Amino acid sequence: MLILNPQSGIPIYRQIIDQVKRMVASGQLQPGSELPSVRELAVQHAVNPMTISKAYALLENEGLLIRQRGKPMQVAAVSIEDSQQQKEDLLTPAIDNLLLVAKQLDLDLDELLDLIKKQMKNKRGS
Amino acid sequence: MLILNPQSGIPIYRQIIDQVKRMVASGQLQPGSELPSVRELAVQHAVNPMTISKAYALLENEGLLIRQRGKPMQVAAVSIEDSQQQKEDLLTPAIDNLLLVAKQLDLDLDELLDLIKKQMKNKRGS
Amino acid sequence: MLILNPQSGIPIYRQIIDQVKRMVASGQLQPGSELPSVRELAVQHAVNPMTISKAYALLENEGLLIRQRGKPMQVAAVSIEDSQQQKEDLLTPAIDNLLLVAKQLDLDLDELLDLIKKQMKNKRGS
Amino acid sequence: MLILNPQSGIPIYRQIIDQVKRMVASGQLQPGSELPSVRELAVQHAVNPMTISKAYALLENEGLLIRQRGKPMQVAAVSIEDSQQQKEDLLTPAIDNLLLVAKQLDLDLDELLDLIKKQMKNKRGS
DNA sequence: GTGGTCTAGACCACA
DNA sequence: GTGGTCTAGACCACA
Repeated sequence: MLILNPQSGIPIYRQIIDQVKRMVASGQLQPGSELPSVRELAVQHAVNPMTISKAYALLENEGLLIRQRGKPMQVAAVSIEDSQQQKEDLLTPAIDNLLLVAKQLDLDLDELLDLIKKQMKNKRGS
Repeated sequence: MLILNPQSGIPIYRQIIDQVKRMVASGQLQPGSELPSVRELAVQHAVNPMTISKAYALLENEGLLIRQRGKPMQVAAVSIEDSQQQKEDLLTPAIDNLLLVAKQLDLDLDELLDLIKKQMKNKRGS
Repeated sequence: MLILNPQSGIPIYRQIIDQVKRMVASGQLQPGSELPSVRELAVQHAVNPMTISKAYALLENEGLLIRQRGKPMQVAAVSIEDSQQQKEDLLTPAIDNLLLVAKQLDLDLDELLDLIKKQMKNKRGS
Repeated sequence: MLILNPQSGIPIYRQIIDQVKRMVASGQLQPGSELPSVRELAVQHAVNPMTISKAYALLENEGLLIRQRGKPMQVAAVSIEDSQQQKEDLLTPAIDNLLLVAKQLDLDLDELLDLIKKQMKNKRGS
């Protein structure tokens, strides 16, 4: 469900938060649906439970998740609506980053698009 | 010359390293050309000189930059050649990241391409 | 474990790097074994933690040490093998230096060997 | 006359000072004999004249050299006598360093002596 | 507890 | 002017 990269330099708890937000925005995580337990995720990703717990706590703090004693974390009912605008806002930073990298590599935009398409095909295959 | 984002979670010295590598790979920084001084960059980006210095030291360690006492840092003569392959290798992680984000947002690839193109146009205008 | 001399003119972090390399080459530091913590070494040698940290970072960069968040530094599994050649390579600069000094002092080689042996005995006693 | 290594980490002016001291101690530089001019040495070793000048100034300060307007630097008449003790004192640090390195490489003293002798032969040949 | 990043700032070596 | 080394110390991520 989550894809964590400990080498990326981005704190693991940040990676978790970002990914949960995206899945809620996209409707892959529906309001009311339950999240994996801290322990389960911790084992799955070979990460300290406290790291998962911290991410959950911060998401709860933002109102995206709800914690009820003894129950799994749930996606909040009042969560972010699945609007197109929402998605774009969450996507924009990644595009910006890509365009910056491309610019610094002095890549043509057409060239860039070709490379993106090429990589898309590779992924689809795998 | 460099675009640094202290909020991104990625260490500043890492951002510097990545960007210098890209500019060398693209030929925007030619072998033998001099880099801005540690102090200059530090003032320009409101960052501590040692942070810049650390990035420079690591780039020297990797053989990409050459240091001569009392002189500005130089791009190494034996630096990475400006091959297409090189560029692709440096671009791939950014594309991967974008595709991951798009997937987690459950975005259609065509949709994604449209958003990228849209954002490209905005940038060009600005 | 380490012998640091702040007066020698050689940067402290360099001294640390050199000595760790030697101990790995000689098998005194086995792959997988843990190194003293940054803070421990810093206190022990009355040196700033960042100086130790810098040495560790460079050794990690060279692949000799492995860092895992929250855990002590470890000697890399793929570390330098304990070959005789290795040792000689690490010893050569020190011998070269000694021979240069001896030559500039216009010392006979036999005289030099005598002095070395004399000093060896002193050390053994102490 | 001098052998300078800019990569060694030891300040160049220090290397100059050490070597002049040795040559005076060994009698290779006799009291009253003249030293090469700052400019000459600077060109010869591709080093900034100020670096040479600084070394000379410090040696003058210690009473080892004498500066007279318009004349080359001279070895002081009152300079260090060419005693055996003198030489040993100047040699000791280099031996100490070698023994430390050998110890950290876990080398047998006999092994060490063999390696020193081996390297002596190489040098003699070259 | 572990190491990492960063700042502020002193002082050094060298051109 | 250039970069380098080091200290003192704050705060972060993670086990």
